Amino acid sequence: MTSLLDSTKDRILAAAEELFARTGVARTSLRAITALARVNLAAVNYHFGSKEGLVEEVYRRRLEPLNRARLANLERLEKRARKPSLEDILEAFMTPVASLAKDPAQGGPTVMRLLGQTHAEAEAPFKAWFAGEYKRVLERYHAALCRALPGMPAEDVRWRLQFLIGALTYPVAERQLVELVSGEAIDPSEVHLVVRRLLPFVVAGFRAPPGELKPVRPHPRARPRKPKKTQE
Amino acid sequence: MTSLLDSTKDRILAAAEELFARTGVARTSLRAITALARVNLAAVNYHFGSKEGLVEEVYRRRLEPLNRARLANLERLEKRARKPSLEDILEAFMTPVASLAKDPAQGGPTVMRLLGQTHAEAEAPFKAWFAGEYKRVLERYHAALCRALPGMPAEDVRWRLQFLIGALTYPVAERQLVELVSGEAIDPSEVHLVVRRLLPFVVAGFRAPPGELKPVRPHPRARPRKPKKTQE
DNA sequence: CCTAACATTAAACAGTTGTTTCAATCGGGC
DNA sequence: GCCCGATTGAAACAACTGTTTAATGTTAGG
Repeated sequence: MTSLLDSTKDRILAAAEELFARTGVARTSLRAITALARVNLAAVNYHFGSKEGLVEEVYRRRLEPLNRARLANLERLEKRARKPSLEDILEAFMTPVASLAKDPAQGGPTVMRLLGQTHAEAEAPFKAWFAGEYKRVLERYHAALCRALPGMPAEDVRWRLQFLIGALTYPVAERQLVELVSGEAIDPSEVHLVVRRLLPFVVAGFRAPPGELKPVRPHPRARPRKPKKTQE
Repeated sequence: MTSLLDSTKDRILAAAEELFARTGVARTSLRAITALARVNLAAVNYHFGSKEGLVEEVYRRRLEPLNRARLANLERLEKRARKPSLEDILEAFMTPVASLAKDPAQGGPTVMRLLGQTHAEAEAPFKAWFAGEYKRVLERYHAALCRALPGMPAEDVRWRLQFLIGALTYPVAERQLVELVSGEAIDPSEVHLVVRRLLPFVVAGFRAPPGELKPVRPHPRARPRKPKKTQE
C-alpha cells in the first residue's frame, strides 16, 4: 500500500488517512501514525506544523478533487445542454464519489470512511474552509436542480439535496454497520454500484411533489391522514 | 437543564450526553463531564465502571426507546391492516426520531447529534450489541416494506432502507454543516418538519423501479409504475 | 572542501488522560 | 446511641498525548 519510494511526507499522509478512516482522528495518536509510516515522531510537526495541520492536509487532499470533479461534471453538462435533465445532474453529483473510491491513487475505498467522518472530526477553522468550498458546489447544483425542477420551491430543492448527501454518504461511510446489519459484506470496489442503486431512488425522490408542512391544512390531493399517534 | 434534584448518576448522564453530542466522545474528558455535572471525578468510575460504561449507558438510554417505538409503531400498523401502505410504514420508521428530538425528557434535540455520531464513536463491544438490536428493527421493517412493494427485489428494498437511514440521519446530525452551507439555521424543535419534508421524498424513492446494475441488461419486469408527474 | 539549508533522529517536555486509592461522609436499621 | 453498606471527596497514579529541543545526518552550490 505504501511504496518504499514515497517521501516521508507522503508516507505520513497515507498512514494518517488509513488510521483516521479506521478509528477516527481523535483516537489516532501521532505515534500510531508515525509507527505505521515507519517515520520519526517529530516528522509530523516538522512537515505539517501540528496534528491539526496534518488533519487538514489529509482531508484537503481528497475533498478538493471531489469538489473539483463535481463542478467540472456540472459545467460539462451545462455546456452540452442549456438545461440538463434531473437525472444527469444528480449523476454528475454522485459519480465522483465512486471514482474516488475506485482509484487507489485518489485514496481508494478508505476515502469514503473519511468522508463520513469529515464533519464530526474536523476542527473549527478547517471546518469553515471546507464549508466554504462545499457551499460553492452545493449552490451551483442547487441552481441547476431548480432549473430542472421548475415550480418546485427552492427551499424544498435545498432540503432534498441534503437528503441526497445523506443517502449517498451514509451507506459508504458506515460500511461496517451496514454489513453488521445486512449480513452481507460490501466490496468497496463496488461503490459505483451503490451510486447506480441510489440514482433511481433520488431521481424519483426529487420529482415527488413536496408535502405540506402544516398538519391541518387541506390539500387538493387530500390523503386521509390517520389520527395522531402518541409514542407511549 | 439539569435539575438540582437529580441524582449523581442522572447528572453525569445528562452532562455526558450534552458534551458527547457537542464535541464527540473521544474529545470529551471525564473531567469536563464531572465539572459540568458538578460531581466528583471518581463518581463516573464508581457508577459506570469506566468511561466506556458511561458511553454505553448514554447511548443505550436513547437508542433503546427509539428502537422500541419503531417496533411498536410497526406492530400497531400491522394490527390495523394486514398490509400497511408504503407511506405508513416509512412514517412509522421516521416519526420516533422526531418525538425523541421534541421531548426534552427523552433527550431533546441533542439526541439527534448523538445519533449521528453513534457509529463513529462507539467501541467494538457496544457496537455489536447495538447492531444486534438495530438489526431486529431493520429486519422487521424490511419484511413489511417488501410486502408493501410486491415485485421489488428484497436486495433493492434493503439498500433503499439504508438510503432512507442516511437521508434521515445526516441532516439532523450534521446540523452545523447544513447551517453553514445553507445559511439558514435549523431550529431543533422542528425536526418533525424535516421528517415531513423527507417523507414524500423517500416514498417516491421506494416506489421507483430499480435501475439495472449491468449496463446493458434489459429490464426483466417492466412494471409501468404510475408515472410520477414530472414537472416539466 | 566547506558551508548552508534541509531532513531525520532520539530524548525530553509539560500537560492531559482514565483509573485507583483511601479516608470522610452520609442514611437507615437495630 | 452504634454500626454498616453505599456514596462522595481530594489526591495521587501510571500511561499517554502533542510538541519541542538539540544533536546528527544528508545534500547540493560556490
